[in-house]
Amino acid sequence: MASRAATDKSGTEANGGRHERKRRREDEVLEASISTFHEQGYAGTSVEDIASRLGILKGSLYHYISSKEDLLFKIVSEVHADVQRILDESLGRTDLSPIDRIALYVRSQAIYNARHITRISVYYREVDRLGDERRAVIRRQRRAQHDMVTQLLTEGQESGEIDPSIDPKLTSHCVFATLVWLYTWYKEGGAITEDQVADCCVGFVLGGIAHPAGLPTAPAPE
Amino acid sequence: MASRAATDKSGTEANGGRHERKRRREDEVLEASISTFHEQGYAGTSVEDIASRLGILKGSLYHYISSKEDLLFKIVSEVHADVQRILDESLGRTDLSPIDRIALYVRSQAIYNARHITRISVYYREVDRLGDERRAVIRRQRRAQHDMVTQLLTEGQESGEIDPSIDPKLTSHCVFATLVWLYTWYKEGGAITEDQVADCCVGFVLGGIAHPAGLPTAPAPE
DNA sequence: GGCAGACTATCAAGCGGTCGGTAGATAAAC
DNA sequence: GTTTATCTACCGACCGCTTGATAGTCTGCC
Repeated sequence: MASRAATDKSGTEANGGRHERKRRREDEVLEASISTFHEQGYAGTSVEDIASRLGILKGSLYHYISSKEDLLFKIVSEVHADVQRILDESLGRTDLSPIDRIALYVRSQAIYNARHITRISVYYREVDRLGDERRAVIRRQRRAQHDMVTQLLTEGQESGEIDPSIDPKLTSHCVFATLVWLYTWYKEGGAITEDQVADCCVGFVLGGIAHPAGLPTAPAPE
Repeated sequence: MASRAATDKSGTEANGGRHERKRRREDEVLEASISTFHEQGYAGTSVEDIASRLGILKGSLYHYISSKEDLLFKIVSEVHADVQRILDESLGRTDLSPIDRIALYVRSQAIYNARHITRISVYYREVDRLGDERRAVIRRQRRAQHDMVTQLLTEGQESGEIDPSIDPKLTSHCVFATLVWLYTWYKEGGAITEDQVADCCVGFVLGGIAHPAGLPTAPAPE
C-alpha cells in the first residue's frame, strides 16, 4: 500500500505469478504485524496474535518470518524508506525557496502520516525494542534526517526568510513533533480530512519559524 | 520531588516517623518503576526487574504493590495531577491576556517536561496498557485538558490576538505535540538548558498561532 | 512428485502473582 | 528489665500460564 507498486514481472500468467503471490502474502504478514503492534505494542503482542489475525497458527507463521524482532525491523526499515523518500523529494526541489521546501515537506509528511497512522506509530514507538545494533542503525539514520531539516532551516535563515533568532537544531525537533504527534490524535476516515490536517500543520510550522512580527515576550512562571 | 511536599506529622521523633519511612519507601518504589518503564516499556518490564532495581526480590515487592497495573495507574495518576496543576495555574491567571496565558502555560509545561522526562514519557506512552475502565478515565481527563487549551485559543481569537483562520481544536494538538515530544530528544543535564528548551517551545508555539499580520499593537511589515 | 503452505506437538524459559515463613525492630505486659 | 506479642520488610519456593521458537507431518496445487 505505502511502499511497493504492483510491478508484475511474471510473463505469461494472468494472476498467479509464483513469486508475486508469495510477495503478496508477505505484505499481508507485514500489514497484520503493523496493525497488531500498533494496537498492543511490540512487547504486548505475541506471535500468536499476529498469526490469528492472518487466520493461521503460530507455527505456520514462522514459515514467513525468522523471528519476531526481524518482523519489527522489516517494518521500521520500510517506513523509514518512505519517510526518507518524502524528505528527499521535498528538499530536492531546488527550484523552490527554503521556506517553500519546508512547506512542501511538512505537507507531504503530514498527509503520509495521516494516511498511515499505524505504520508511523510503530515506527516511532517501538524502535527501542530492536536489538542494540539495529537500533543504532535506525537512530543514526534518523539523526541524518534531523540534520537535513536543521540544515534547511539554516539556509532559510541565511536567505532571510526565517527568523534568525531561532535555534535550528531545537526548532527542527519541534517540526518533527508537530508531524509525528499526529498518530496520537488523528483518526482515519473521520470528519477531519487529510488536507485539513496538512493545512493545520503547515500553518503551525511556518508560523513557528517565520520572521517575528513583534511577538510578545513570555512572562516567567511563578 | 514532583508532587508531594514533606509534611511531617510525627510529633515527637526527630527522623524515624513510622509512616514517614514507609511513605518514603513507597516513593522509591514508584521512582524505580518509572525509570524501568521508561527504559524498557511497561510490557517489556517484569516485576522482577523493578524489584532488582530496589535490591529486593519479586515476592518482597508485592508487599508494597497490589499488581503491576496498579503501579502504572499510580504513576499515570500522579503525573496527570502535576500536569493538571500546571494547566490550572496558567489558565487561572485572568490578569493576563489569552496569549500571555498560553505563553505561561507552554513555558511552565516545557520546563516540567524537560525536568521529568521519564515520568512524562511513561505518562504518554503507556496509558494504553491500563485496563479498559482506568484507561477511559485518563482519556477523559486528557480530553478535558485538550478542551481547556482549545477554549483558550478561541478566546485569543475573539480578543484578536490569535490568527482567526486557524482551527483551535487541531491547533491545540500541535501545541501539545511541541510540548510532549520533548521526551524523545531532550537530555537532562546536557548542554541545552531547560530555559533554552522553554524559549524554543514558547517561540515556536506563539509563532504558530499568532496573528499573521502581527499583533494589533505591533503590526508587522510585509 | 515435488514443494509451498499449513497444521500438530513440543520445548525451555519467563511471566505475574501467591504463600508460608522468618529476622529484627518495636511496643506492651509483667 | 526481662518477657511476650505484634508488626514490618523481606526471602525463596512455587503455581499456572504464556511466550518465542523448533521440528515433523500432512495436503493440495502446479
